[in-house]
Amino acid sequence: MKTTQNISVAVDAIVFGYQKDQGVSILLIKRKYAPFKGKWAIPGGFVKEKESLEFAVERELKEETGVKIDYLEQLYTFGKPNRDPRNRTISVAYFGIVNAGKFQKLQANTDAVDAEWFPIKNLPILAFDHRQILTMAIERLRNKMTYEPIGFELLNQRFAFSELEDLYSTLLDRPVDRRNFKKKVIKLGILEELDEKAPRTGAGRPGNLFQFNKNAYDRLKNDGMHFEI
Amino acid sequence: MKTTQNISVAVDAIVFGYQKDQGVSILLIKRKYAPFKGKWAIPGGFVKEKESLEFAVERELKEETGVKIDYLEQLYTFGKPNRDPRNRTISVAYFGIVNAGKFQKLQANTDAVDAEWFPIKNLPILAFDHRQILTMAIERLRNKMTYEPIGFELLNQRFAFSELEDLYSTLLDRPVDRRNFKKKVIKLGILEELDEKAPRTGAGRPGNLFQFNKNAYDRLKNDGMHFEI
DNA sequence: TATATTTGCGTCATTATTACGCAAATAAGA
DNA sequence: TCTTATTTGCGTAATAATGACGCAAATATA
Repeated sequence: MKTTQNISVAVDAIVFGYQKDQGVSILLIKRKYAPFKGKWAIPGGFVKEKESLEFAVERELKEETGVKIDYLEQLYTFGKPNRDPRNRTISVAYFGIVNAGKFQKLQANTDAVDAEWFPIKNLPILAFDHRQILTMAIERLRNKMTYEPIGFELLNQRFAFSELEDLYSTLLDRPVDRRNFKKKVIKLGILEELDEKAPRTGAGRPGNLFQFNKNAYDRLKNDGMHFEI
Repeated sequence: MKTTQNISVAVDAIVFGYQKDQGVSILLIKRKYAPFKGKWAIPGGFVKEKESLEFAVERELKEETGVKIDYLEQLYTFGKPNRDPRNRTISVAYFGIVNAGKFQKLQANTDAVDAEWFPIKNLPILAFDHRQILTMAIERLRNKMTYEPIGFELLNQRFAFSELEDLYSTLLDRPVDRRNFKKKVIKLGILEELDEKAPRTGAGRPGNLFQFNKNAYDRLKNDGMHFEI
């Protein structure tokens, strides 16, 4: 018993990236058309009738920014009656990550005059209710990285331990004791220590590269292991 | 730039209730119309153009079951292209709780021939992809009650400590040491012990009633306290 | 009055957490 | 070359949290 609706369905994607110098950044596009023409916005667009929500997200990201995502999960659905001045639109927001190796070159197309990475410490004014969406996404990232190993998605596949430490301390915004942090993470048993030194950046004793071992994590998780940082 | 869509937007509500003898139950309705006529389903329906998603949930619950909810939060949005055989429908699922005192009398109206509470240990076959939604909701309840005080929403405002213990041990499906559990919960500092004995049920030493102190919880949480059970 | 049941309060061993100390390996400057 | 600043690696010790369990007190029921 369908009543005649006139509600549009969109998807939006908050995509996180990380680099040691910039910190955590978010991918935004500059809107080409009204409303909010010229304002920065989260990439996204309307869902086509035959495609899944996830497919729509990846398609829009490709079209608007050329970026291919490494991790994707649903964030929240925003549906207030007046969030889009044109007509009623509900937007299913997704949460994505690209790893540091693919902090890719951006290419703008269809809906965007421009696409750019913005450090979360220095965000522009955003179109629609996108600021609210973004705030929720950052909150999700902060929380989730403490109880699931998604922090690794932000780094290169192989990383120096100090990068992991830096990621956690800056994002959680609290000092982390280097020695205790390492003991804790190593004891989880989900990292592999490689036989290769990390590329040097200035002074200091050289350290090995590490990589996340997803198989080990899945196995341990299955045995009731509890990831927490 | 809206492309012409033909997608319907619905909301569904997984509503949990609890009673010591039944365990945790979920509110379902028997469908009155095709598709899945006569099958059990999660209450819900199409969103009206001018109402918020939350309003739609409460309206549908009222219409279909007469139940008024004590706790409500968004669960997940289900949007696979063929989840509704009629036409493309995306459904924003919500997660609700009614407390034990209001394990209310049910009244069926509009869309439902009948509405009933089903213990989660004994669920019927469900319409659409509702089984999947329900599974996710139960998972959410299980997880969330370990790191946020939503378990109390399932009990009466004033409860015996053994009820809380029973709720956690049955829902988490693991034995809970009564003495350690109590020590842990009391130490959180979010319960008020009343000067009144709990109503007797059979033998055993009588114990006081307790109630959740939301103000204390908010205060402590603000000071960085970490709820975990 | 005896027995089963439930609550209340405790102890003790084990494990996790936190705060540090300090030496080794490097780059850069004197 | 020698010194200094920087970063890594490996540790110890005090404190806090967890988990396993003992046992008495207060009740209903047989």
